[in-house]
Amino acid sequence: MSQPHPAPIHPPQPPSVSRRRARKADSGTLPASTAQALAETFRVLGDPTRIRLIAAMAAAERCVGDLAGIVGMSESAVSHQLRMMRAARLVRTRRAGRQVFYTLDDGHILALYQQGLSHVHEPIGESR
Amino acid sequence: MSQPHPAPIHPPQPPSVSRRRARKADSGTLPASTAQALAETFRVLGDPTRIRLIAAMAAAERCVGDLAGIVGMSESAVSHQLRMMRAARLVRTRRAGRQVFYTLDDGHILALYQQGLSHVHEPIGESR
DNA sequence: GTGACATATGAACAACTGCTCATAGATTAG
DNA sequence: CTAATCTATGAGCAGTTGTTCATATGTCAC
Repeated sequence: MSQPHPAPIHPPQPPSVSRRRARKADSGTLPASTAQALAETFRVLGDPTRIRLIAAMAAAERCVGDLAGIVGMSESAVSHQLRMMRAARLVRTRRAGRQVFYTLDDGHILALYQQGLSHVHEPIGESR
Repeated sequence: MSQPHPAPIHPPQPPSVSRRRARKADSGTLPASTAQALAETFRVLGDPTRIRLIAAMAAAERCVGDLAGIVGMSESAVSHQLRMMRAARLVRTRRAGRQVFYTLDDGHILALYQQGLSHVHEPIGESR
C-alpha cells in the first residue's frame, strides 16, 4: 500500500524509496510458474482463428481439412495453430486412417470458452 | 468433412477442389464479431504480467503503486497494462484522492481466472 | 499560486505472432 | 513398389506486443 487506504488522509510522505509489498507471502500473488502457465493458456485462446477452431470443436470432433474449411484458411495455417493448441493442452488428437481428428482436451477448455462467451455477451453496464 | 467420417472407408477421392463446409449455418461457427471479441478478452488475459495483476486484484482492490510493487515493475508499465485491461472491460477504476483503485470488472473475470487455474493445476493425464 | 505525489500517455524499439509457401512425412489403394 | 491424399513442419516476413524513457495530467498540502 503506497498510502493508508482505509482512512482517506493524504499526508505528503517521505520519498518512499523501498516500495513495500501489500503483505508478505500474501494472497494476491501467484507462483511465477503458475502465472506463466495460466497466461500461456489464455494466450493461445487469444486469437480469433483459434477461437473459431475451438468453437468448431466444441460442436464436434473435427479433422484438419474440415477445420480449414470451417474457418476458411489453408490446411497449413490450421495445422500450425492446432500444433500450438495441442502443445498448450487445449486439444487432443486421434488418428483414423489418413485423417487426424481434433477435440477439446477436457471439460475445462469448454468451460473457459463458455465462460468467456458469457462475459462477451454481457451488457456493457455489467452485473456489478 | 473431407471424407466420410463415420465409416472408416478410404477410397481415393476426386481432387476435392471445393472444400465443403461441415454444414451450412451450423453449430461450430461463431459470428466473426463474437470470435473477435472473445479472442480479445483472452488475449488480454494471455500475458504473465497481466495475470499477476488479475491475481492481485482477485484478492483485493489495489492502487497502481501497490500493483507495481506486487508485480515488481514500473508504475508506467503497470499503468499501460491496466489501460489495456480496462479497455477490454476486465477491470474497473475508482478514484480516491490522488490514487486510482482497480478491481476486477465483474464475476465473469474472476470465474475465468479460477477456471483457468483449475485447468493449469490439472494432472497431465487430464480428467478425460 | 508552488511543490510533491500518483497516475497516464506517447514514442521508440527489440521480441514475438500468424500467415504463406515449399517441402516432408504418414497412410492407404492399386 | 508408385500415386494419391491428408497432415505436419521449417523458413521467411509483415504486423503486433510489452517494455522503457520522457513527459503530461490530476490531486492535494501549503
